[in-house]
Amino acid sequence: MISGKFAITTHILTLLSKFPGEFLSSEFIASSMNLHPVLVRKEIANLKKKFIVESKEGKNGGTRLLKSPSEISLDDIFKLTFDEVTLGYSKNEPNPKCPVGKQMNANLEALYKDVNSTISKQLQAITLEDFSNKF
Amino acid sequence: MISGKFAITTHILTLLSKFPGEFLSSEFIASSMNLHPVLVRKEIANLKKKFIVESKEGKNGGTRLLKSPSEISLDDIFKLTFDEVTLGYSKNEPNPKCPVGKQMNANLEALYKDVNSTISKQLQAITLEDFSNKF
DNA sequence: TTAAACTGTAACATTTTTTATTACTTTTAA
DNA sequence: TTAAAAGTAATAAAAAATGTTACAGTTTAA
Repeated sequence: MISGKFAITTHILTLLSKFPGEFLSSEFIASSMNLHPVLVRKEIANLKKKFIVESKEGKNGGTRLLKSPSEISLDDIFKLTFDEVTLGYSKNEPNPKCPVGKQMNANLEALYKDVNSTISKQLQAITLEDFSNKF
Repeated sequence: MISGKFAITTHILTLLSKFPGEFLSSEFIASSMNLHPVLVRKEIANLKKKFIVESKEGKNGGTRLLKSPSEISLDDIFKLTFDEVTLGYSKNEPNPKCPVGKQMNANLEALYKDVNSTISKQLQAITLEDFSNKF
């Protein structure tokens, strides 16, 4: 899964930051984005691995933030949910006999690596606090 | 189609820039990237609309550049083949009754717009000539 | 003047990726 | 001890991307 994860995770974290300290259920979160609660839990599982949120099982359970929204950057979310931004690769292995073909992927990779560092720098400057203040 | 287009188009243009003035067939180009010639022709159709290449039908036909590789930037190719880079949207319409949900897409769009201008600036600085000199 | 080598393109098929659902186990509060 | 929650694996469905076929049109050159 690539598409969707960043948006879903950002949505989850924005909601959590709007209810500081409270445990929100996956059902409640899912209803805000009109999504199946299981998908929300999958993204939450990812956030838990990185100690960004904690969950409580059982009745009145749910999930809440472990860090302050000012300490989480959009780049953190990006790195958590995206391998990298690419402008794509041609799906098949290029022809190794062609001097252009055999180097194309390496050259595209280098380009995309640069693009990703730029995006990271830009996203580092935006905190979850900044983002959720827009709501 | 989103993924693949940028890579395929860049591959096509790199090959064309390596054979200045020559008409290359879609079959030849396709074999460099191990792709079906019809897919190559589809991308070439896109390049023709923007007067970046011209094609000649019939025997000994093919495609060649209409502009110098120094006059084509990777941003031109990006704009030609990509709507925009996004980090994704949650697939369903968010809940309009939720203050966070109802504004999420607008806020993500604004963020992605900024990200795209940054990428464009970066790609503007790289010409097709620069890129194909790496091969 | 016709055969061969091309492009152009629409329609369709296949494959891959993403998203959604089901089903079931475990945990906790009241 | 029941209801409300999380956790998760397996599967299903939908969407997107990629590939193929088929055939019409064009050009060159023997």
